[in-house]
Amino acid sequence: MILSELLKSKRETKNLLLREVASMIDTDTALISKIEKGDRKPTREQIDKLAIALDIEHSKLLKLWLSEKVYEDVKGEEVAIDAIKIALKRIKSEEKN
Amino acid sequence: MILSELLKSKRETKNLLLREVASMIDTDTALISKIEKGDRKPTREQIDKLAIALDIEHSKLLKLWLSEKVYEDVKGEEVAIDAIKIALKRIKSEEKN
DNA sequence: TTAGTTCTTGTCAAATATTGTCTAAATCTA
DNA sequence: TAGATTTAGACAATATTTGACAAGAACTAA
Repeated sequence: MILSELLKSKRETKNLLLREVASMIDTDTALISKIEKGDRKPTREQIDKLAIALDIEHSKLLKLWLSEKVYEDVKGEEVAIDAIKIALKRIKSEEKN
Repeated sequence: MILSELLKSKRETKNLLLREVASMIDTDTALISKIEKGDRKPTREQIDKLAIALDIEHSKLLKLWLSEKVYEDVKGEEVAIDAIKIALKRIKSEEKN
């Protein structure tokens, strides 16, 4: 499940209008619409607010959001998988210390 | 081995001056110095040129460069590892198609 | 030491990219 | 159709990245 899909489906489950979510996020409906369509990425602050507004576990949303940044960095690259694995190793080796 | 270290050690192995590498990359020595110190990230074009100038396997350099973008995205995050893994799965599942 | 060179650092403007907002059009619903 | 909701386009405002310059620090050789 992609971030934009999750946000949209959660909003629908809760029967909220774009306008209602927008006001909780302090922005306008157009932006929320774009976020739900994947045309715009939410900022980190917006992620925080969205988690509250839509009652989604914050770390779950954050993971998705970060994973999409990672995905965007490497998508379409021959060496995408290798590159990700190198980063993963680095993170893991740092956590040990 | 981090990107900046690789670039510096390769340059030293080949006994090149910053100024020489800089001219091959069409920039000034200050930028190369910063890249070798990790203060600046090379652009993708610079990566391509550096691979040639320093005689480094291009895909190896590219992997390192991409992996550092990924690393920067998630470093310091609680959920860093999970986020990377999600991205990895997504890439992998796309490659199957 | 001094002169010459290599490397490093700081700063700043230019170039890029991202974001927020407005307007109007499209879509939906009753 | 009218009224509400959602979407799309355009563009200004912001933020980030980049390149270039200049001055300083570190090193070398005589």
